[in-house]
Amino acid sequence: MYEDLKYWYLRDHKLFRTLSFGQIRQLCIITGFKKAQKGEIIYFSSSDLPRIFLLKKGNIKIVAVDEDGNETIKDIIQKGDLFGELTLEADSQVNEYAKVLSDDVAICSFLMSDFEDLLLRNPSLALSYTKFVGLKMKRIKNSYANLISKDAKTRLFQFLKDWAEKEGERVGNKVVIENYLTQNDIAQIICTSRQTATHLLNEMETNGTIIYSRKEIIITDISKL
Amino acid sequence: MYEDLKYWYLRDHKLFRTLSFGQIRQLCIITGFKKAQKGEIIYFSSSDLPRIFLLKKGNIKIVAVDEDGNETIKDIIQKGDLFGELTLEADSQVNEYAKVLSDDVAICSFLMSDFEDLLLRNPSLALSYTKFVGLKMKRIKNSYANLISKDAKTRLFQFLKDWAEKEGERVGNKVVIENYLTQNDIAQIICTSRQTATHLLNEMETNGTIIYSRKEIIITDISKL
DNA sequence: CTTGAACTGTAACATAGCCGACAAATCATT
DNA sequence: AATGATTTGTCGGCTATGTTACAGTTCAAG
Repeated sequence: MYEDLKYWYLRDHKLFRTLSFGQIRQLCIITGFKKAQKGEIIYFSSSDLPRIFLLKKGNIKIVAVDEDGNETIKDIIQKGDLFGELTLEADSQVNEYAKVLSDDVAICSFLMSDFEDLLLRNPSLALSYTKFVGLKMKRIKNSYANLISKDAKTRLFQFLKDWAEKEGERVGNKVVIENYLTQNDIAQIICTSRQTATHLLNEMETNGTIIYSRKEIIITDISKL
Repeated sequence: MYEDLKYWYLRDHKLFRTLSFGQIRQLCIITGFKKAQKGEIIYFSSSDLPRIFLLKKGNIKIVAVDEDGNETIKDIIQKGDLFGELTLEADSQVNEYAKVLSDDVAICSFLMSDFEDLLLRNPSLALSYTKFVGLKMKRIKNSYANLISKDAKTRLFQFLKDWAEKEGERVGNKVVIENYLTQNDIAQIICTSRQTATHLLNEMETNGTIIYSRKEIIITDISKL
């Protein structure tokens, strides 16, 4: 029964939808399954064996630590997203960990080597996966291009717009986003100091562009953003 | 004979080394082959049919133009590199062109759709290709991380170091790089203004760190960089 | 050898946003 | 309800870097 659960968890993902029960089963044999609570830190890079992870529930942030000890938020992972060694190339030098943002999360994982075998046997999956990685690359390129050429304000706007689109609940022109990020998180994501982020958010609040609280963010008129 | 030439051009690339003559021939049927001179501009995105390009000789820069008309250097492509729609997903919105930097270049290209077919028939190639795209992604991530967290000086140092490693000719601790970039190019690559780049380069010259000319850059002691 | 275009050098000025410092507000735990 | 930890708000000063502006150099083409 537990096996079946994992099976469905994987099957859920659009990438794996075309696979047969047997094929997923094969992946699942060494599949890990894990739950965690808010605030918990999950180390996944440089773990025993390189793995690919699938977030089934909740959201987490991927934090990278550089030589000087500075922490940057690399990514926010949502329910349904894959993360880990997506490039299929173990990379010992990067130091990353995941921190749970939502109340609780469910994560399943499988070994990179098993996944590779599967790709070798499934050319069409391999192609989809390549496109998937490519898409991820494009997104990263885009967001970085933003970071570099725009100022903090524009970056915050863009971030809010993206967030609203991905997760917001839209009511007319109003969008309500469940806010599981601190202002510091937001600052790190848009690559600015906490103070600047705070300042900008307050400015938007007095402008009436948003209504901000620790629980939720309401964008009063998304079309004007 | 011309067909054979193209065959070898492709075969040269590490990605294609495992393919049979027939398989490459298949790609080559619609392969384009092109030569161009210094300064020429080659439009490749949003061309008739999406293609993947392979630079066989010389070097080019990929320049992106955003809504406001600002130009950014996205990438410097060297002999042997692939470029174009590497993600296998045509993308009409990006406006990019390539400009020839070296005296002359040779480029060959093939249709994305043909390449996809080949990947479907060659799982191991698909896997290599995925890793290849992944590597590219990692590089991009790295360089962007640099752009964001380091100041202009550090970025210039890093850029020179990378350049030296990729193309420099090393003699003891001295590295000689053939300089096909203008200071403006360098500025764009490390995302700073031309003036700042000029200033920093001159500073390095007076320090004795480098000897700069339009033809070549000599790093007097790479180990100190 | 000339001439115009493309590069490179330099300086003064403006400013976005970082940093340090601290206070106020909110949340979680006993 | 009390206390400590985390998060948010606010304020100047400071610095790196962009901008504007112009002059000097180098290069290629006639």
